[in-house]
This record gives sequence, C-alpha cells and structure tokens, in this order.
Amino acid sequence: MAIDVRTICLGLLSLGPATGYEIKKNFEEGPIGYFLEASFGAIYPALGRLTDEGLIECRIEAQDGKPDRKVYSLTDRGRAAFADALRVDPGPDRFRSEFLFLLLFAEHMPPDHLAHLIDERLRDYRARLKELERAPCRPGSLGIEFMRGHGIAVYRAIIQYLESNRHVLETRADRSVPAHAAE
Amino acid sequence: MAIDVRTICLGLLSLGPATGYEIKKNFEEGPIGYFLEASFGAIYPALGRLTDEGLIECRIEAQDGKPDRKVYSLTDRGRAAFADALRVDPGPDRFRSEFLFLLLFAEHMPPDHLAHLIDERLRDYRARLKELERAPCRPGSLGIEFMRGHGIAVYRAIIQYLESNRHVLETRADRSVPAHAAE
DNA sequence: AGAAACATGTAATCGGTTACATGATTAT
DNA sequence: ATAATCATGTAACCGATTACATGTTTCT
Repeated sequence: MAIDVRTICLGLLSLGPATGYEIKKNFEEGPIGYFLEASFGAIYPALGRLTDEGLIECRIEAQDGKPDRKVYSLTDRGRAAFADALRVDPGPDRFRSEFLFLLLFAEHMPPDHLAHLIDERLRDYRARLKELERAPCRPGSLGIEFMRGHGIAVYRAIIQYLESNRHVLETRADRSVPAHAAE
Repeated sequence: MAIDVRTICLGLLSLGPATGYEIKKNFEEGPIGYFLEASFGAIYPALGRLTDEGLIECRIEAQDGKPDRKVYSLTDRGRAAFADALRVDPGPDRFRSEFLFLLLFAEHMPPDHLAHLIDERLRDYRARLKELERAPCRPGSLGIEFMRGHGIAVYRAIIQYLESNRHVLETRADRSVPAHAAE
C-alpha cells in the first residue's frame, strides 16, 4: 500500500490535532496542495477508519448551529504506525496535464483558441505562484518552507517556458492557414 | 467528461495508426509520458469501446507466434469526435509527489535515510532529464518538441532546487541529534 | 539460462470523485 | 440578496490499476 488518504491524514495529524475540515483546507491553501490533494468524500471516511483502528482519537467540541467540531489527534499507536509508513519508498513524482495534451494538437486549433488556452493557463500559473510567494505570516515548519520553495521554482520554470516558447506553436498555427493560400 | 483514456487514445491515433502496444509505449518512452499515463488494462478496453462506437477501426495483421497485431486508425466520425473533445477546457495541471510528502517529516527521519531518499530522487530526475534531452533521431511533431522542452525545463528546475536546498532539511536533521547535546 | 521485448486481453478490486443532504453565520 | 465559510457526513458510480493468463523471439 502506497501513500493513500489515510496515510496523508495520519501525517498531517502528526503535525498537530485538526478537524476533517481543517485537513481539507491544507490542500486548498498553502504549499501542501501543490503536491497533494484529497476530497471530503475521502477524508471523512479515512478519519472514521483511523479512529476504528485506534490510530487516532477524537475530541468533540459542541457548537451552536454548526455540526460539532471533531478534533482528531494521533494516539501512540498512530504515531508508531506513521513512523512505519514513513519508511516506505515513495512512488515516482508525477506531473499530469490535460493542457499539454491539448497543445499536442495545437496545429489543428483555431489560432485564437490556442492563444486563449495559453493565456488562461499562464494566468492560472501566475496566480498559483503569487499564492505561494506571499510569505506565510507565521513561517511554517522547515518542511512546509521547503515545499513552498519547490513549488515556486517549478511554477517559475513553467511560466518562463510558456512565455518564451508559445510562439513556436502559435506561429505554426498561423501558417496552417497561411494568408497567401486563402486566395 | 474530462480527458480520459478513450480521449487520449483517440488523440494519439489522430497522429497516425497504431496498435495498443504502441500506444502504451508512448507513455514509457518519449516526452508524452512526462504528462500522461495509461496502463494496458485501460488501453485495450478503451480501444474496444472506441471500435464498437465506430470512432476507430482496426486492421488485423497476422503474425507467427505472437498474437495478431491490431492496427487501429481513426474513422471520419472519430476524427470529428476528437475535434470536439479538443474544445473542452483542460482541467488544472497537477503535480503529485509522495516524495515531498515524506520530506514534510524530514525532521523525524534518520539523517542517512533522508540523504538516501534525496539522492535517489535526484538520480531519478537526472535519468528522466537525460532521457528527454537526448534528441529524437527523427524530430517529432512541433507539439512533441514543445512537450519535450517543457519537461526539460521543469526537471532542470527541480534538480537545481533539490541540489541547492537539500541542506536546509539535512542540517536540521543533524541538529535534531546535535553532537554537543549528546554529552 | 534468463530477461526483455513483442503482443493482446480479462477480471477483481479499490480508492476516490462527485453529487447529495443539512444548516447557521458572516461578509460583500 | 448572494456568496462564501464553517462543518460533517453518505452513497452511487466509475475509471483505472494490478494481477493474471499465454506464448514466441531475441538479446545478454
């Protein structure tokens, strides 16, 4: 078994007690979402199983209106289990991009659509970069800072590459319907 | 429906006829595997469905010993369907890394294990980079070249980041059992 | 002798996404 | 008013991975 949502929850809880909702936030804000993701539909059941197995325990905080907060924290057995999980050798890093898949066929796209596609992706990456770059008020752990730097380095590389090489695809798209051939 | 294996097969077949085996090779060699992946268990059924739907067709080449080669190619309807699929807006690019997840807990790792982890990952990235860098004999399509450049840019950024920042995690790992505290 | 490449396929299993269900409070 | 944030959970569905099944040829 590789690194699934259960292990991720275990890991994040080893950094401190948290609710399912807070765990989810980790993937949406901050550098962790740069290389990990999990949905509520995966997190809540994982937390349930982990509790059944005695690897985490849960303190319930009543709230008015909202559902009770369930703050989970690692048990000793959970700590041990996680120390164990830390020894697995990590699978390969993977970059997945539907965007690049589409660009594979840039030549068969209307030039304006192609340009729009690249513009949007660039906007997206610039936003992600800015998000990572704005330093956290309270600097997180060493690990988190390292992830942040990693993300920044990669996003910068991608933005730079896109900016300086888009013309390769775009001039070709023009040439596929060259002006002098439309006569 | 986003970009699933069926669409990927359709796209790769739009570049020329191929067998399931050849489609799979695309993900293992060459720049396409940099941002896409699919297993035989996904490709063969996808090819079957696509054939049933009349989007691709199959020419069977008998062979001795080996199973027959089934060379698939797009039909006109398939070409139209793919042109359609090209219009969807691509989901976000995602980078997933179990490796970075582990590094999140670098402080709780034996220093030699941490160093080994990073060494291995660096080796892996250098190999991938070399693989991308060795220019294809027959330069592929513009699109492929673009992907190649993208991968090279990203891998270089990651390697450089890892090389120049690993000490941040590693000196800390040392300090967790500092020499002067062991007295 | 053994591994790797060539070549296609099936089936069990599974992890996870998406959508649904509920509902108060606070910010725009 | 409307959207967003807070807060937890269930269930259907699904795509895909993994392992299995089979067998030859060629490279090391």
